[in-house]
Amino acid sequence: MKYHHGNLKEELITSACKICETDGHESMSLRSIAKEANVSQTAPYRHFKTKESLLAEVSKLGFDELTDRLNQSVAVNKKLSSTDKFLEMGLAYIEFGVEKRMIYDLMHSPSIKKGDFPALLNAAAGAFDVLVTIVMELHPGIDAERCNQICMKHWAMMHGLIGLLDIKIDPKIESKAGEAMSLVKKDLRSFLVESNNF
Amino acid sequence: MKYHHGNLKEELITSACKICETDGHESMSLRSIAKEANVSQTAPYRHFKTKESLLAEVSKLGFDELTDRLNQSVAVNKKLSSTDKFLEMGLAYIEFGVEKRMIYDLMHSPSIKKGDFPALLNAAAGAFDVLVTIVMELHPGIDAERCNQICMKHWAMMHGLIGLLDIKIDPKIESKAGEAMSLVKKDLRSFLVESNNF
DNA sequence: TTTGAATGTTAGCAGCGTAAACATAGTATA
DNA sequence: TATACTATGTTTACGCTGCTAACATTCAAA
Repeated sequence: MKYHHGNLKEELITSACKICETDGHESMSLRSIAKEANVSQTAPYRHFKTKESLLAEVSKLGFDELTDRLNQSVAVNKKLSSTDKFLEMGLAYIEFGVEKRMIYDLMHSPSIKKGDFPALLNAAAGAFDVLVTIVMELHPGIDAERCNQICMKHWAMMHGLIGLLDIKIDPKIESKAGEAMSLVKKDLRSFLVESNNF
Repeated sequence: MKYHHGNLKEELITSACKICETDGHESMSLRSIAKEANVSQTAPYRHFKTKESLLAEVSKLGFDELTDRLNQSVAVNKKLSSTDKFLEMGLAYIEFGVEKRMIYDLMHSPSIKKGDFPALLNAAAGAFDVLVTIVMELHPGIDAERCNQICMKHWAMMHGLIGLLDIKIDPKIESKAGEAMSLVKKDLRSFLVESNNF
């Protein structure tokens, strides 16, 4: 075993991603990340100023992947109509959020102050810009303000939906909330269609 | 100073609320809560099985207050039209989320598993039911499925909006996201009106 | 070859959640 | 009223955490 690892920074991020996806970001400790990468507990401090800055890199990777997925969802089938592209993008967003729920939570965790990490902020803004692009295609000649408004509305809905989708409401509890959840989950596509005034 | 406090359980919850509102739920330690209530570090264990169960009570209080605010927003002015009531409720929801952001984050933190706390689950469902009531008033005779769908759509949008509202995007970063944020913040009411197809 | 920077380890701090053992106060029963 | 039980507090201690300081090793430049 070499003393100098050679590629520790990347490996630490990889290890962190793995732990996050498995156990969630609340149970990511610097020590467990270091252990996963087979280095001492304090080795990460040669590459990251704080734990938060390591998590910020994981978060950034999450936004990068999200951006990729959004781009791919509209690029895969060039023959799709604008509205169908928009729909596919919505599904891709939710798919990412549900599939990579633990990463998604990290990406939106208040424990990472995005303002302190410009690269992260940039990555997050990049994902939003994909949405802007498709909305502008959907409404040709739309003015910027109205476009932003529409984007915010849809982004908020997607984001909120993911946040709500995994709240398990005990069926024994008498409430409409549980029914509404399972209804949406049962057919996400038609929910999106009917919620977006196509 | 009496040895038996007499009302420690409630006081611990109060202290926890105070700390949460001030410093956020990530920096709430059982020890700091105990200190705030002037008792030993382990005194809380006579009233709460775990730290999480204490936080769950704080979270529940949050949902109770949210429910109250939503109910009040539509009850204050009986002469309001259904659509205006709906709008007021939306504003009340976001107001709560922004005003009590730290509590709101706790209420939706994945570190509290709602399924383990029926009272909390109940309180959360109660808030949703207020929305159901007003949507049914807004669309008389609407069938249950469609009603649930509409509720989910609006709830998700409100929830998502709150989640996005405090992301500070550096103006230096070239992105539509920052503009969109400040646009929404500038006039939340008109954003809601235009986003809800009145 | 030597020197210094980069990158690793070890040891140790204070703070954390939690459990066990112990102390005290209040309550029910004899 | 005396006694026993229960509720509710404190003290101590364990292993985990993020982080710092001091030390070790390797690599690269002079």
